[in-house]
Amino acid sequence: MALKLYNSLARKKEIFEPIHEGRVGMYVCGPTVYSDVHLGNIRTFVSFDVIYRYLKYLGYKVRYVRNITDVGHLEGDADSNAEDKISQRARLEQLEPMEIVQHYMNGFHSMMHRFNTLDPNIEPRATGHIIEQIKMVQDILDNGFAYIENGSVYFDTLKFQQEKKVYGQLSGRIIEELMTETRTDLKNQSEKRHPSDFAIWIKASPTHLMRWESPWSIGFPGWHLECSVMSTKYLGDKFDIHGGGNDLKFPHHENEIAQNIGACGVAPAKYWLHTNMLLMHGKKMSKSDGNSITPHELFTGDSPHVSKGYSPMALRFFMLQAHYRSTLDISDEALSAAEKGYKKLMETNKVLQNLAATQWASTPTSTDTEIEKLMSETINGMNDDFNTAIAIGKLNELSGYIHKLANKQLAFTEISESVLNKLKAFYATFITDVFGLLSESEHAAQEESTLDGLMQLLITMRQKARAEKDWATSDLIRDALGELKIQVKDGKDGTTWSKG
RNA sequence: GGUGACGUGGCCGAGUGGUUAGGCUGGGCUCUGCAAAAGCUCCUACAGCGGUUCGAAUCCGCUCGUCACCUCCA
Repeated sequence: MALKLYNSLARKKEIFEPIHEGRVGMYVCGPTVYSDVHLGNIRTFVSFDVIYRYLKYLGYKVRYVRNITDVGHLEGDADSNAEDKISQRARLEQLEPMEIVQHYMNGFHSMMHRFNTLDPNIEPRATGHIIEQIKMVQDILDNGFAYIENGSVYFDTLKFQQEKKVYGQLSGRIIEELMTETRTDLKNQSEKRHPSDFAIWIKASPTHLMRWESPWSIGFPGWHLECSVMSTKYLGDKFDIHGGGNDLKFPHHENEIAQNIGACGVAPAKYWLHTNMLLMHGKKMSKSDGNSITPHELFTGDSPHVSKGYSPMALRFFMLQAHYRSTLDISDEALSAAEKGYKKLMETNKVLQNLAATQWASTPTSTDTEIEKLMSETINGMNDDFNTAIAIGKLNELSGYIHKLANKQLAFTEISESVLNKLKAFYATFITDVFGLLSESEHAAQEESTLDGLMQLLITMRQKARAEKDWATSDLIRDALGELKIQVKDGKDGTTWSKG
């Protein structure tokens, strides 16, 4: 069964056929680093991480590009009075904009690593591509799809639509309706010829911190421009997959397509993938309206929304239990269920890897057939638009066989050695390489407390032995711990211990 | 107001015409010194109304409800 994916552009599932055989170019819109990454972003990047991992699993050579937006993302409406999010933050905190960027970018990276997402192959930053962005603005102007107004440059959506007929194709917007937009809160856009036009170069106000020289003004690039420039710079004018959150479909991605076509006549991506939103209490989790919980609060449990802390891996598993195009509602109950499911899956894998026998079925059995079937159904699930929920369900069905073998409820003579070995490799690969789930070592804090408890127990037992002058037992404990590089220290105020 | 999506059992969440999704929770059984784990098993479904069909959670229509986008957001 071939890989199918849901292409937002076509609004249906399509068979995936890369532009260049064996290779995939994938671009995903990354975060704007003006504040701490929140859980909704994480869901999107975890989703694309699994997509990236699965494409690699299928044998594709993938170039994964995910940008860092460090300029151009405006607070409020895109007229000349609007302020760049990062610039604004820098002013408020009295820091260099690049200090803001560095700080939140570092935080983003460390959070991504806690969720065990793979780094993209290229992580370009908008401020590193100002020259290319200016060139694209010029190309769009040269092609007649933009106009200059008071030092700012605007994309002419009406002209673009008249000539290319594709504006609104991705998002389903109808340009005539955008033209007659009557909402009163959108009326302060006097420099634009049409309400649907958007800025591609913005003249900086005197107080604006981030500014570059250009043929039109000292200013900064529009937000949509960076993705058009950086995706095609690293992946070519036409590449395979462009991804991002659902909420970027319009205007961001629609405008991106317009810019690329406006500049070089080619739509950038063959397949557009959009992840759905993470909800809390049935509503979109969103920083701006306070309906959100930070990853840190989830880890520690320090939030009225949860009864306890959840590990990054439990959260990752929670996200994988739903399909990436479905909304996912976060709740304490659901997280708790996911945590248990995650632990069980990891434990099952451990049990599986430890299975060993001396006698096997000599000919293929019905168990072999069932197991082979479940493995291929796992793959089919993933091939059906990366349906991780199905894949997890199938792995769980396989777990029945694994535990029965472990408990001797199913004899090893009912299974072929080759099938079990295949299952071992398959299970481990899926959990680790495709789903990106780490084992318990991720729960470092929990292990710490377990170790602590064990040590207290040993010390108590040793003290009992010492009280009874049972020096053999006492020394056995101390020496054995020494072998494990744990030092036992008998002081005046009792016994302490240390590692290493 | 425009556009789109969704409504599945106690909870989460797959599933687009006929077959058990799966996880968590609850009941029963097996195993077990006790407990845990594990296995087996049971219970509660497809928002409502109508239509198409031999047959619908799945297709069509209507009603009700929820959400998203249209403005920064993954």
